[in-house]
Amino acid sequence: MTKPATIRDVAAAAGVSIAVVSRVLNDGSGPVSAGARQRVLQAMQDLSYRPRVAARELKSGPTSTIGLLLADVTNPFFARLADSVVREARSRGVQVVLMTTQEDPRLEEEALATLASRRVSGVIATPTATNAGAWQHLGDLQTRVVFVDRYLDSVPLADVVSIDNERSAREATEHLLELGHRRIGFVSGPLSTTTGRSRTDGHLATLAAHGIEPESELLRNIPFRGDQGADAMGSLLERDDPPTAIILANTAQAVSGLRRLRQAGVKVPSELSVVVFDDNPWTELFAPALTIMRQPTELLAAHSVDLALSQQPDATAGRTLMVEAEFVVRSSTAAPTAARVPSN
Amino acid sequence: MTKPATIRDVAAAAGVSIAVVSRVLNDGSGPVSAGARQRVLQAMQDLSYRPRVAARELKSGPTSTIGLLLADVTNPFFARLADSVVREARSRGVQVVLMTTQEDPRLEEEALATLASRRVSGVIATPTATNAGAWQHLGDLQTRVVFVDRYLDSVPLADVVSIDNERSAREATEHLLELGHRRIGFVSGPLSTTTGRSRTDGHLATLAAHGIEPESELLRNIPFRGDQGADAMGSLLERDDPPTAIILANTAQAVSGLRRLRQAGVKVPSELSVVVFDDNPWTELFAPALTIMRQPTELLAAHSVDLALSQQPDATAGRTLMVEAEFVVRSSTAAPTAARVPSN
DNA sequence: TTGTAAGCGTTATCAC
DNA sequence: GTGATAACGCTTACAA
Repeated sequence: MTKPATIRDVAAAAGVSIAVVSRVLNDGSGPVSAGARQRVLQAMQDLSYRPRVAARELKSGPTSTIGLLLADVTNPFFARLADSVVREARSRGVQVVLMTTQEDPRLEEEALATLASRRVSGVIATPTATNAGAWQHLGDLQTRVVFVDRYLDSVPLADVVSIDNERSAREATEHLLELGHRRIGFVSGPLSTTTGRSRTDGHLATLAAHGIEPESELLRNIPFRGDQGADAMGSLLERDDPPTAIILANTAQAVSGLRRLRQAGVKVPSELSVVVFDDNPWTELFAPALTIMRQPTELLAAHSVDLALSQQPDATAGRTLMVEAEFVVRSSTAAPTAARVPSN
Repeated sequence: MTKPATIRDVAAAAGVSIAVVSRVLNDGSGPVSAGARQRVLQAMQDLSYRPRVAARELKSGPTSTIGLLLADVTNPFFARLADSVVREARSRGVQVVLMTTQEDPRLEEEALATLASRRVSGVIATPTATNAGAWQHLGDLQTRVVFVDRYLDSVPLADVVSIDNERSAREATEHLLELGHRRIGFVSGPLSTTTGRSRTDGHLATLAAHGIEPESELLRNIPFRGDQGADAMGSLLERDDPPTAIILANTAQAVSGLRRLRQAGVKVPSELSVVVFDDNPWTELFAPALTIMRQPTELLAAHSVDLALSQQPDATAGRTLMVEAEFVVRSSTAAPTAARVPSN
């Protein structure tokens, strides 16, 4: 009803100057007598005074806010990441502005402009496009840029936090090879993303190392969002020589892919082994429980927040932090059955 | 590298006064000659100038920012809500500050204080506790408070957007009664939440209306977060007289509850019918596909943002908006089999 | 220990 | 059309 109290109102009520109030506000910033402090505190109570962030920010430059620019909160992996980032940030008294891009370069560019005008101290992002100019501008504004999960080679000033995707793909592929699989379907994200590329590289390298001729027809690069997992799965199954195992990049791809599998009546793992690059609570619920690659979300978040908040004098080159993913073997992978072994 | 350009730098570069720059910035706010506008625009480009939100906010009071205070982003329902809210807000040029409370009253109180100091124009929240004072203070600051999904009776100034939980529970219960079930387990959220209460009320009222004596031992009020669904499920199954059907409030409860079901080797729906209050992509993947109550997230979000942004002169009493939930019958519900029909 | 006063980057109100 | 100039609420030298 009444308009918000300002620092002046508090000062008046406490019978001191605004400088004193400011000092008790920013605790260590100067001497205040016990009595004055008491009266100020009391006045703040009475007037239910709350300092305005905007005013504070105006003076003291960069704020204790970080931007979190995610491709898709609906993706459980990103949701968990968001949860962890928000928690981690909160524990350091930092706020998080969440924005989503839906994998749309235009939205991303817009979001970056807004973040720039906010003068956030750092941005944690899963980049979608090479908005090189925008990222650069952010850097010029002294905003730390941290890429998490994926990154852009064209933006060297950014820090990177991620799992070793190439190695993870290798691990998954090796697991299947050891079980005896020779034709492995690989559904990755777009090759325009580092995740898509690294995993594909790791996969192909592993095949090569085991003397297996990679068949490019077994590779599917589809968007992370959406239902294309079903089509990818379908086209893979319809081959004369269908794969005996498959690796899926994503929860969304897994859900739509598995749905197609079910429609086709394909049995897992007897007819097809399945590995998914993403863990979820329900993943165990699926029959059979899925073999998955688990990313340490908490850790990714902690490091990202760390970097986003860190001052870095020489901001021309970013740092790279790799954390370990955990491969969890459950029941969706097994040796290929004779029935599906190639006839050649 | 160089420090961010201010409005003054732009003015200098364009050879005009800051007033002119300000006018081209806020398009309609005054006359500017075409020539001047051109030069200013050019200068802004060259200096890659970005107006500072903080300064703007300082002047013009409430900002175009809303707070989104969720209990748990990890809950897919809330994640979808967040996604929709962010999208909806973006389409109106409004930013979203996301905060999570983890159902912890203390965290919630903290978050509310921060939001107050931010002078956000509105807050959309799934309240956890009766931080009545904090909510009131927010209202005093002219911040619209919108409760979504759940609400607090003790905060009358807030708007409410939600499904009709009582009716939804009724619908679910009636479905099961029609199939012939008589002993229905009901796992709800805490009775301290309106969702928990309304659904329980709806359920019990429906039983009563059908002349069925409600057994309070079939009711379980457990937290929305965490794994207590498993215990609830377990204790229900261990009864001499176990229910033939069960209603679960939540994805988290469903996941842990269903896991327990699987461990116990209970067959769905032949031995137990299951209804879940929440839809998810994987819900169809579960064998058998789950019968669910689907909340219209998009709509909830759209209305919430609407209200959060709306000016309301008489802010003493909030508005209430109910949207319709959709009950989707799939394969996890069926008539109870003779084998489990009570022997009495 | 306290108070005064000069900004911080914008917007908006005036005179010109 | 344009340009001074006074706010906005706060922090921070610097003086007292």
